[in-house]
Amino acid sequence: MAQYATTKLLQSASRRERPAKAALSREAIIAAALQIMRDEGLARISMRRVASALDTGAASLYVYVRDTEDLHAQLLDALLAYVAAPRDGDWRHRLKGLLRCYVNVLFAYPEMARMAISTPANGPNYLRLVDGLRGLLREGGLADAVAAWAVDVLLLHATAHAAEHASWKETPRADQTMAALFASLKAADPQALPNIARVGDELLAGGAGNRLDWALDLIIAGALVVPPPR
Amino acid sequence: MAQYATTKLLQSASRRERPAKAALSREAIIAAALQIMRDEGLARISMRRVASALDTGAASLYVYVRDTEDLHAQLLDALLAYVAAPRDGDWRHRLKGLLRCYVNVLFAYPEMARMAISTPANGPNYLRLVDGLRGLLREGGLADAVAAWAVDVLLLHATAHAAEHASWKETPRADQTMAALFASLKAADPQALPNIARVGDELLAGGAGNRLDWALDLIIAGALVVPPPR
DNA sequence: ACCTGAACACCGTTCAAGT
DNA sequence: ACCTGAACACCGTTCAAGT
Repeated sequence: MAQYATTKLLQSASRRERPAKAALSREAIIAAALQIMRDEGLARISMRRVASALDTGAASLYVYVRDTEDLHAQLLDALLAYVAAPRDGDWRHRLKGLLRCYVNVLFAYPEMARMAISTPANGPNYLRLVDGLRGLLREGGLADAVAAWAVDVLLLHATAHAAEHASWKETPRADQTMAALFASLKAADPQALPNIARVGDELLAGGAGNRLDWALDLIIAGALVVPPPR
Repeated sequence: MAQYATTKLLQSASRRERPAKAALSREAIIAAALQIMRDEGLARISMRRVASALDTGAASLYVYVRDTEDLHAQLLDALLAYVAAPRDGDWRHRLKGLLRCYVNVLFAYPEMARMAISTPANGPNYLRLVDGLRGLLREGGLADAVAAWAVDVLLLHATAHAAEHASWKETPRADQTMAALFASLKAADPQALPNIARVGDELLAGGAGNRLDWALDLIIAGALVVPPPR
């Protein structure tokens, strides 16, 4: 009996790469999808692709996943498990650290950010993140209601920032696209586009990190000052 | 004026007829794509669908359009032709009016906003919009470089706001999803998520318009106060 | 309840061949 | 140069049938 169990254990260990036929489950599906995302990108995560990684047909997944959007949302929440705030420093430092960590996670899986904007998340890890952010803003002296609104703005900006820069990085033609934008700005007609022609390519100056930092400071400073409507 | 832009957009839509067999051209392709977007949604704008509306095969489009992403980008710029600032009022009023008009246009074609974040636009109408925004911020006393950065933050937020709320509105299951989020917030464990449990559903209070307005005020106020890095 | 194969109605992109 | 049909390699989702 024990012998058998050990053998089984060793077998399953050596089979670790890809179990010949694991039981289907929500967890197994998400694990397989994450693996595919790492190896081939979000674009390749399809019902069919995930199913084939699990040695089954796409139809079998519908017991655990409502549709493709649901699959993506569950994936996002799995990723958010790795988001955490720094332990030291004042509330502002920890707030920005938490947000930067969130952005970094999205950056690690670039195409995820795009989806995060339009698919309102409500998984446990997302709720934990929201709670953390609200708590830090409260520490900073904001009223609960204002903090709740400000967290929305901060998260929206962080997500959008990640979506924007992630795809600049990942898309095969990104260089060409950026070059085209660069050229458009340089070639701006001073008559028609005076404010672009005057500044030129200043738009593109400064690293992405600096700009995120500045934008977060903007929003935090604004939230401390601008009264909420009504 | 945002109202006006949207109305005009929809009017010019319904007037457009479908020629039995028009010559293929960039313009014809975009016109056909806009028509499909109005009738069936962005998700239905595929090379194949657009081609079939023009009585040809998908392969024929590749003379005028590099790929699907390029098609979408050209579409977005066509939409931005209808974005304009109010003529009266101080710079802040006109700035917010321009941004709200931009958001309304994206709202009229909800799925467009999502794409706008990750596909850096550089069409003529987009450049006009950027130039206008920079000019208004300059009028408000911002240095050119800061204005350029602030415009990026404002546009990114406006686009993300549109993408977020547009899909809440359009997705068939949006009600269920929102209800689920609502339930999650209400059911938050005060031990694990104190800051959510305390505030409850305050997150969802306030109309989308008010929140956009507040967020824009936040960013503008911040840009006037927070010094740019370096 | 869970799983499956097959079917339906779609995709983007490439390419040789035509005009 | 422009246009085309056909081909290749994919999609999401449903459903009757099995276990």
